[in-house]
Amino acid sequence: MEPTRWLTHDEHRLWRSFLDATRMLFQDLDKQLVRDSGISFADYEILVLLSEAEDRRLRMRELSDASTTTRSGITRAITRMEAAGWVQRAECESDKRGAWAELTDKGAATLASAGPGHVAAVRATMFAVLSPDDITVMADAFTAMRDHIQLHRRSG
Amino acid sequence: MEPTRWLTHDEHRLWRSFLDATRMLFQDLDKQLVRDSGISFADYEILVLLSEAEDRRLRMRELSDASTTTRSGITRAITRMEAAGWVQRAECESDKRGAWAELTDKGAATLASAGPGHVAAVRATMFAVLSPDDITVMADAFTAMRDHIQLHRRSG
DNA sequence: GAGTTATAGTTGCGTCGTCAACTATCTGTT
DNA sequence: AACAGATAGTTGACGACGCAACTATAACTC
Repeated sequence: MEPTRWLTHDEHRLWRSFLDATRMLFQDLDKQLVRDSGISFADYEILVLLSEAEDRRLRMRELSDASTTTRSGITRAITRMEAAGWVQRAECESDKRGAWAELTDKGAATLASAGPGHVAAVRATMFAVLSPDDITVMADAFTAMRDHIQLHRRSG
Repeated sequence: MEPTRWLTHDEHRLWRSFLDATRMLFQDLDKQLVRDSGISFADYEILVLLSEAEDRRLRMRELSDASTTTRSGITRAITRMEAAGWVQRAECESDKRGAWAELTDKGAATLASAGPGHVAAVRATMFAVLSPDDITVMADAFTAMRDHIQLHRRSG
């Protein structure tokens, strides 16, 4: 058993500010979307994924992988969003177990109307304080983190 | 109405990787704590705050501010943790409305036993891929973000 | 010092998300 | 072809958290 390596001063400074800033950021983005467009941040992201997909549709499984939530979470989210008229389920011909989630015109319209306000909020809260160099460094860092965590998950 | 400034390539790269990495990171840290020490990430953070406080106690309000959750969330968390024996409520002499949340010896012991595994997980998932320069840049960036968001919240 | 306003903490209600179990279907092995 | 094991999606039970409403106390104003 190695002795514990506690965080250095700078590591601790990063860790605390990262936790605080991230939570506040997500809270504020969610509130902005709900207030201005009646849609949660989580649902907004699902609409984005669908809008970028071929034929504006994805399998439930693909959605859960891409959105970092569980399959059951996606089931419930799509059920909600189907009730709102933003998406619809469609039978999957090639795999009878499966189901497509398709973006509807209404969902696309909702996304289009929510987009500008959301991007403005992202700019106002996050990018307003970042230099171009910061953005490059952090994009590399978080890409590496994502890949690292994903790799680590498979093995252990 | 300004035309919407969508994200540049690098901004988008940062935004996506930040969202994905952050979610996976929090999920993995929570699972590690629950699995190895029977405590959630959220509760762990409350124990940390209490352990660092004078006399190992904080007002409910201070806890909710410091942990970026609502007062009602803190009420419920402290109730749970009181049942687990990690904290106890104490009457506040100087403000009859108020209540202290105090860390118990058992809570301190739980924190001490969970700490090393948690720090190791934080190192393994986050700091493993960051250079010292990355850490400095990102600590400055997130500190600025936190301050910026906090300022922005007050004004409306 | 009486009355208004603000603040501390709790609670009811609703929503969201996870886990574990389940059904239906697909895939690989013999 | 038949069966064992994986995979897709759903559901029930449960826990966590936010909002809004409520009580009690404090702080401010006249």
